[in-house]
Amino acid sequence: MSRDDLSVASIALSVWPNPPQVDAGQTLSDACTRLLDAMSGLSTGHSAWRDLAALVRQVLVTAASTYGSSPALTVPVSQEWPTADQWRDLNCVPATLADGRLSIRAAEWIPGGLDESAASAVARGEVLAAFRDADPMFASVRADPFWPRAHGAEFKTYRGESQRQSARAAVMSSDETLMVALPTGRGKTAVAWSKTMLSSSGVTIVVVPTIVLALDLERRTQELARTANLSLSPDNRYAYVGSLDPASKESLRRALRAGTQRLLYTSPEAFVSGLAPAILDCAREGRLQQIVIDEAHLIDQWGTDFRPEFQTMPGLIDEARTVAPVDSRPAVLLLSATLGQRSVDVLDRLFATAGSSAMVWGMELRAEPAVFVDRAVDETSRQESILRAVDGLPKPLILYTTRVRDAKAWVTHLQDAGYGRVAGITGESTEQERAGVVEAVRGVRTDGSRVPTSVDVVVGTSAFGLGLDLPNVRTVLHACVPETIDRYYQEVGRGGRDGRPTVAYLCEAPADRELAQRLNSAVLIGDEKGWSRWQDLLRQGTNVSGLRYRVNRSVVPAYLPEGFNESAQWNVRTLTLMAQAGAIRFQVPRWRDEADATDRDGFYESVGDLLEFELANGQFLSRAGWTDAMEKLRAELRSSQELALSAMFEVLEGGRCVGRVLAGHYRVRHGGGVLSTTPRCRGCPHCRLNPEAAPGLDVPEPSPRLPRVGTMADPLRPWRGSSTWGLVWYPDGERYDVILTRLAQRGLRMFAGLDVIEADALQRSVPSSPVILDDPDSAVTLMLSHPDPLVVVIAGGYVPPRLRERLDLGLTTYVIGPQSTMSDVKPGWTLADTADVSIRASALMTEL
DNA sequence: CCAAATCGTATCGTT
Repeated sequence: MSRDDLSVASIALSVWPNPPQVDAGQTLSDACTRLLDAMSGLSTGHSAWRDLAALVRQVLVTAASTYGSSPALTVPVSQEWPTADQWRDLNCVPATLADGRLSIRAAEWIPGGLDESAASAVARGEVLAAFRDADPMFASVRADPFWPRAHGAEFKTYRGESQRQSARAAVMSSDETLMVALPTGRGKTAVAWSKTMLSSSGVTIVVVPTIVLALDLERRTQELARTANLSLSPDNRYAYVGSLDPASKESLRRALRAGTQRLLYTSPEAFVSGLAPAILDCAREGRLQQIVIDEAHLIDQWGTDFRPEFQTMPGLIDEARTVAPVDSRPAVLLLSATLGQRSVDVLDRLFATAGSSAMVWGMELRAEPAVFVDRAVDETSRQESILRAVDGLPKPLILYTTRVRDAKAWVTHLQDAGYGRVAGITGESTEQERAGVVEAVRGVRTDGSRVPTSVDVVVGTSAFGLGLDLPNVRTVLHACVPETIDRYYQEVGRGGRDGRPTVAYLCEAPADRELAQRLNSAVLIGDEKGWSRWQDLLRQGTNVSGLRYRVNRSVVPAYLPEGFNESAQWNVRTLTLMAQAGAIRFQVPRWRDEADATDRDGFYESVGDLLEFELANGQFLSRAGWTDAMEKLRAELRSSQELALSAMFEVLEGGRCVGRVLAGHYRVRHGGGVLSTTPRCRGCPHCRLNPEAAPGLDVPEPSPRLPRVGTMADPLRPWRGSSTWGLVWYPDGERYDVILTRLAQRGLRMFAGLDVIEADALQRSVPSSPVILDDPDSAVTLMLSHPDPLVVVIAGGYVPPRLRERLDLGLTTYVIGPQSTMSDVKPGWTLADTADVSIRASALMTEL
């Protein structure tokens, strides 16, 4: 990669305040673009001296890091520009030239300061790497034939093994719940879209946690529909959000019922309320193909206390499954990049149809961050350390705090220090402010057009995160201690979406751990109040039938004044806790003419206030049974929260590699087995001191197994009889593509032994059923693991490796080969002679 | 005194 940074920057600096001429052919690093934007922002007051000093240094260090040179830049001397002392303050070495201008060289700086130790030398390299201007190489895996069929010819590869297995499982699953742990940047949106793209009918509803995400996905889907010339929505609208006008909502609901709305993005709240009747109608007609829940870890993390609708969704999903025709029940896909033990348990408990859900575990730790941890003796010295880090580390940079007021204070503090290209985002920020900040950091509008960047540093609370599309964040700072390691890892992971190295620096101050502790101890309803709410709900509700109850969420307990708005929240929270405890299972209120005096329309008008559930057993009707179950759940919740906090403290102490701490935290028991996460670390305090024990980055990619999902057709079962495999033979020299097409038409999906051209031709012959092409040489070959029917072609003398092992394992297999194929176990005999069952292809064709 | 976000409908004040 060759960049024109230094020559362009040098000219721009010499002609300033006039704008430089930049040729269209010149390529610039992000740092250099920011510097040019900051220079033109000087006159308008959008940038200040410290922005310039930090960016000039970033351009210099980037050049040094990328090309190994030690360049200098000559900068103007004027009121707006830094003085020689200020340059020195920002880790630069100024030299006065004959004409009075300054020549600037960059000095090195790392968090915690440089010394002569080996650890310091390692840290230098890690920090320098975050400045480097070079694109990383992603491991890629050959795509299955259905992948380019679904997404376009350019989709020739998967982004790694985890995407391969996720994509396969998602298209194969039918009426069950499938959990997918897929790391950020592995294309989970494409995984969610596959079913829609392969078929010509059927609705997919995607539940996302924020409006911004819904709108962003809507924009991407409109783009997709336009470029691929697809009809996915009658009105070209895809986001069902509260702010929409009633007419548009009505029109989306109508399209959903008619099945012409192929994709729809919405929130959990709209899913279970405004959209619920339309969703059920859609399912009843057999048109609801798939329900996707994105960021599924939030079902646990947000659903438990402040957005209970995340946890009432299973009720509607159950109902949709029940009313749908048996052969067209919706598949449920739960997606997340960070699933811990508690999230997996909660998802299983609430969403699994039987026991535990199918899982594709592609959990992989981020390779980008080098972690630094620091402890300040007081607030003042922390301010100093964080300011140094903002000065010395590459931009764009995010500075996280826990409290809203600290975030605001930091914006002011940085502005006072001489930064202009700073913005703050907290929960109080409006949608427009958030979108504006993302645009100002990226320099790209939502429509894709280019604007000058005007922000390098964003100060935020955890509100600055979900769904923001910033690929090139280079540094993440924490001036706080997050209350769980999950939050810390999520926030660190906001950096390096482009796959390039980043620096994560946390500096704690004395009061931080106490604050983390307070936030960590979740507010759960106590025995006394919980029991009395439960009693009020039951008393004022109705027993619909058997153990099934219908209650009104806005029931107000006797001890509160009427109209207390949070009351409904507490009622729902009490019920979600009970659902997690296994005490109840949510259902969708159903209109029954025999039970309701109200008319159907009237019923659905008030349905938003009603909650219906089935009591798991009668013991929860007694105070003792109720208290026991809730106490157990509270203890479970508390202990998982405490684990997440103590893992955070472990990171602060530096006694163990951060990658190992994270790998331990994301090691999960599920379905009778253990899903592990491989430790990975680009750098952390412990590894710098103990390099011999560092896990490093050179670890194999995770190799998730394709779970058994969907009801795989087995059209040849009657012909095979009791044996698990059979041979389909054809006379030597004859074509076998016809029999493959027929098998695919009859529902077989997994094939091995074909070359890519044959496999693509097969896919073209069955456009809407997915064709999966096994790679018998890979570690995750279906040969040795997958029990569902696999079609293996042996032709032209090529026998895929491990075929015999598969047959010996007794896994269902159809071997297709020429008549003269010799047996691999009985010398002198043909395979047809030794097979338990064999049939001539042309004979089979007439039977199928 | 400590973070995070959504929806839908009712209510109130003014012309």
